[in-house]
Amino acid sequence: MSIPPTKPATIEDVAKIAGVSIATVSRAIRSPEKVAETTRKKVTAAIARTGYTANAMAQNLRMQRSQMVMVMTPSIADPNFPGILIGLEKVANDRGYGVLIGNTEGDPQLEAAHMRFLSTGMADGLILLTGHHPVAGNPTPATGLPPTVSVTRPMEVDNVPYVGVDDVAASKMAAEYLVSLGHRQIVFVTGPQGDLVSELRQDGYRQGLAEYSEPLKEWTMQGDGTSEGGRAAVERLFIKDTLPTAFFCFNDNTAIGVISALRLRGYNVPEDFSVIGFDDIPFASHITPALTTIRQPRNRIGERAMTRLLDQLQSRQADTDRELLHGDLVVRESCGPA
Amino acid sequence: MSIPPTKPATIEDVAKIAGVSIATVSRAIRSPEKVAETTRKKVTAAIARTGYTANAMAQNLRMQRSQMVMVMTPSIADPNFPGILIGLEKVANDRGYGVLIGNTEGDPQLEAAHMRFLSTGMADGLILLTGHHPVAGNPTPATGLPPTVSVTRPMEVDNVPYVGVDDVAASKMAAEYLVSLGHRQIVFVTGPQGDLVSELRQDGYRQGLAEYSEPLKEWTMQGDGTSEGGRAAVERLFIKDTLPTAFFCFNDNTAIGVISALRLRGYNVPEDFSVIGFDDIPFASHITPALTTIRQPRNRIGERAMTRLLDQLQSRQADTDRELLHGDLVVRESCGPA
DNA sequence: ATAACTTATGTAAACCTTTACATAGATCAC
DNA sequence: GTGATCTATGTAAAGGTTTACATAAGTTAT
Repeated sequence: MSIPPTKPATIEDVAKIAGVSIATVSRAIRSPEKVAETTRKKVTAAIARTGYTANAMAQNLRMQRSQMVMVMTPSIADPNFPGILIGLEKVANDRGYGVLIGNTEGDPQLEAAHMRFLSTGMADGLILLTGHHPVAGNPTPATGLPPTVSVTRPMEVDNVPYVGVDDVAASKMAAEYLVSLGHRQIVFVTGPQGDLVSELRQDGYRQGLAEYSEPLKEWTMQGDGTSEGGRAAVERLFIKDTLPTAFFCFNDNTAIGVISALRLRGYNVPEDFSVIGFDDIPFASHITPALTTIRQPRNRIGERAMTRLLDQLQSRQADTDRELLHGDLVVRESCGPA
Repeated sequence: MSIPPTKPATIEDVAKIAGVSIATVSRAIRSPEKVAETTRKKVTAAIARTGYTANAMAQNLRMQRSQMVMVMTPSIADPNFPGILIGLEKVANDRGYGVLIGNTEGDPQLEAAHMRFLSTGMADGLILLTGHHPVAGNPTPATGLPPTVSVTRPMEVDNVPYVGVDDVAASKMAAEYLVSLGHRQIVFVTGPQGDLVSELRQDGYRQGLAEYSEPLKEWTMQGDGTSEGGRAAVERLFIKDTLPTAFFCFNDNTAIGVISALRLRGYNVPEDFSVIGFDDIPFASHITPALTTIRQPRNRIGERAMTRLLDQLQSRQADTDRELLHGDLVVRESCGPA
């Protein structure tokens, strides 16, 4: 099955075979109701015979669009990413759009490079997982930003539409769950310093504690979103003489680190300490003990984000809502009575 | 910072401001040595002033290319995928190409949809992680396949260039490692029935055993590449009265299932049984006991695959080599003396 | 039978580049 | 000083579509 050296058929080839003008061919494809039954059939036959597929570049040039969306993420390797991408990709494909990946690793240079790519018109819209606008004082003020939807982390300032889990409500639920198990000394292990999502989850934690009949002491340890950070937080904690009975971790990675540090010190989870995470990353159920956590509806988030982006693109009208999706408490084995 | 409603500048705007023809502007950008110093400066100034960026669609249409590569994968969620994608993306971006994601979930319909997308000319090349040619009797014989590189799983028949880990050699190394620890009863837990990669790894396992001074018995249990499959294999095994002392698992997921089933039965790993995996997925080091496994050089694989694809694209000449990368044995805690 | 619509098709412009070819001026050899 | 060569630029075609506008034929109303 070698590649035939013949150029792919163009609309002109089809027109010639069908004995009509190229305009008619185009119409037969795009708005069949405008062309007579018999002509339409001739065109269809000619298309079948030539194996014609419209050249996307020509279409896009003419129609001033690209049918492509760029997804800019700080980390492809983030365990939340694949689930979101699946949702994004699904609705994009359903609606005839392609998904372009732009990995930044937090590097402003790479961000800039992707923005330059964008400004060539190779993508009509942008899905941002970085939590901030990329251009920030960059050399393409001329073009401005294309329609954008922020995902996973709300933008700091702008009124960019947002889709993500309801971090506050879900965290509150997690905290209340720990309280309901009888825990009164609950540490919140944060994410990276200054991380907005970490602050939202901490807010939820705070609210969960505050609503107990007699308000509980807030107690925070600094983490960094990695299991290493969780481990380190536990080590620092053990220098003190009072200990909590439960850990509420910014994310599952942190929780994994916390659990591993506790077990290393000879403690059992959940017998000695309860640990709850956030995200429900794919491995949360595989660790020992299986992690109790909050599930982010990753696919849904991706689907909703892409839907709203494409709606914007197609209706050509802006949208600035923040859409918060419900996170579920997934009870496994890492939490027990105080 | 609202989006300015002005159309982006075209080459014509630049030409007008610089007082030259559009051809000269184009040359000033693409082959500066062909245009006089002074004119070049005028053009550069005009470009800066207008914020001009060439329209990619027009360029691509004219130059009959798209500067885009499609990556077709059966599963974005596969833990090996992100590492490979990072490598792919990196070299693609370095060389001015975009990376387009095509998720198939093994669905031929989706494969076909992506191939249709491809045949519109929206991508110049294809990176295949599916292990088989997608078109197989599909309705676009006209265009043929674009230049392709297969990754992770070699193609069954065709002479498609391939980049992946050397499954046989790496598996042999793993088997030899178990033998060197004194194990003589080693079960190989396979991947899905008929999976080519599983067969390669089994070959390596076989070779590793065969080269021991007195050849060891081959012993295989059917798995399916998931931890569930690993778990089930262990359960079936325990019905027999002879037991192995070590498990060589097709992949890390399987190994995780095996370990979890063993622990559930009250055994300790590595004291009672040794378990080795394959892939070194990100969580391999986080489970208890930390998994001894073979590391796939995922980033390198991605980088090499994309490099070779783009080389093909740019040199316009075919390439059919199979490139096998070295996998490393990563010793952690899940294997011990027999 | 004519005017006024309606329907089906064709013609040509537009989308924005790149590049082969033509041209004009400068430089060089003799 | 003439012809040849080289350099810098411009002109226009080409790449493959979509679509506004023009036109011709057919239909309906009168």
